[in-house]
Amino acid sequence: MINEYPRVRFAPSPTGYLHVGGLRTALYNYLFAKSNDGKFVLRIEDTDRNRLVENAVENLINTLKWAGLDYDEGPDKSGEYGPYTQSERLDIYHKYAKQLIENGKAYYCFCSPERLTALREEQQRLKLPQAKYDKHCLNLSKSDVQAKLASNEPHVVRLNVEPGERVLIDDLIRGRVEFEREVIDDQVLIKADGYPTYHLANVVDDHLMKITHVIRGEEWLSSTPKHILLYEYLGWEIPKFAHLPLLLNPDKSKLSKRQGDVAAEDYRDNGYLREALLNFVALLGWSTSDNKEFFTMEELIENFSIDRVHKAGAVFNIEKLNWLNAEHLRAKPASELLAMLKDEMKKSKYADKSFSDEYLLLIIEAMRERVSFIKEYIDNCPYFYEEPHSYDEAVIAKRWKEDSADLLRKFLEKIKALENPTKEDYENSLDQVAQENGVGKGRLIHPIRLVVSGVGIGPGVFDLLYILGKEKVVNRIHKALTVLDK
RNA sequence: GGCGCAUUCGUCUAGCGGUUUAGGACACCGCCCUCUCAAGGCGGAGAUCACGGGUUCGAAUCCCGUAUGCGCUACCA
Repeated sequence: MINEYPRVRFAPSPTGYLHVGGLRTALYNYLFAKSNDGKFVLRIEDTDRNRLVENAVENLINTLKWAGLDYDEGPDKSGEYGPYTQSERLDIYHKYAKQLIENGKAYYCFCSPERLTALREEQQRLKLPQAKYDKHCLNLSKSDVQAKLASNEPHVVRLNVEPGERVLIDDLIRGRVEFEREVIDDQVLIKADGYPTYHLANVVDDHLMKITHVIRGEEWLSSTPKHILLYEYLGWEIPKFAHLPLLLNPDKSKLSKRQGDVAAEDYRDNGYLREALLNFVALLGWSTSDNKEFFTMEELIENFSIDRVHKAGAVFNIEKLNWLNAEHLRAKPASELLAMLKDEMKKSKYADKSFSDEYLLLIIEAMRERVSFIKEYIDNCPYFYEEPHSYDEAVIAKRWKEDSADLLRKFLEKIKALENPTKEDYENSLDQVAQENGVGKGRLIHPIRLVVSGVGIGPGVFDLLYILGKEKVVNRIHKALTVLDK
């Protein structure tokens, strides 16, 4: 190991949003760092200027912050190994490219894109085992190269893969993976526009930034031999690798936009809690031996271990996410829920109305076990915020009997006499009416719920009445009697 | 096509040669609780451990092959 303490990095390219797969990669890196007293670095891989997206970096950073994946070093933080944005490190990559060229481990290539395409097509037509660059420019004489360079001919720098032993990867998750050197292409290291490719930049930066463990998606496994060669050619120590399984669509293809939300921001905007998303995504490819599934961030840090990461891809199953969201939501203290509800309120159709904290807190306690998302504290119980506009027909059919109106009137009389009725007062009143009329309590309970809420579901009816308060209850019963008592 | 990785209930997974009639979770179904809906409790259905060969007294677990899926195969990351 290069350092006593591990250093890991999350190195996304700024494509505009944070993919949930990226979120999980970031999380695993973060957990690995935190659980090993290591450092977590954020590095922006923006070497493809054709895919630059406005505000992508800012958005990425915001989302990471929202998720709570705080990094020790990064573009907007100080650190010994900066800058942490690759487009600001161009001279560094050129320095090492030059070194590689001098040592014969890389070479200038002046082939046109047309020639490369033709070459590839030719290879395909001949059904050659594998398509590779033909090292055409490696055979250029020194003076030829100098002349072309001097006349500013467009060129790239390629890795010079020489025959040799198999390249071995000892992956922390997959164990040993071997590649024949013959299958490794002379990868472009520096593009014609002077920017490095991922392969060069990633190796140079990981080394210079003293990264000890490269934890990344499985899509990188196939190009890891190129990276290992680069480390060898540069004479650098090779970091440990851990290639994470992919996140999949329900049809097992790689998680993509077409089949649902892939941006972490989408989940945030749809009301998912960071705790739930992180917990869920952590479980996609990792588990503990005791099958524990509900984790706080602290517990994740405490329990995480890279060697308990799976090898196979995992389908992103939204139903389990929903369940975890409900679990995390219920685990929150009322004060926090209150703040969230007030926030949500501002975005709802009740934005203009104002409710006291006391009132909202009562709703929170009553609805706690009945919601999975914060917005459901509004959507699932509109009757706390406004009078019912209608009465559920199915509930009327089932619960509204011939004597309902009459019983309601009697209940109304009883509670009108009450002063600041408590939950128990309502219950006593109802008991009395039921007894006096020789009917079961249900005969009162269901119609009452119906007329004060408009629906047949919700908190206990006495909670409902108490929360709404006598005035609203009386008014709503009155109103309902004019509508339903025909 | 080549190279690589993977393969346990619908899904996420436990399992690391015998304690397994393969365990848990989500979803689903039923029962209990109960004024409704939830939550909670209990139970059910759901996996010939992809398939075929080995190795072994014994394999979901080790080895080999096949199949399937996925990834890479760019001057994208």
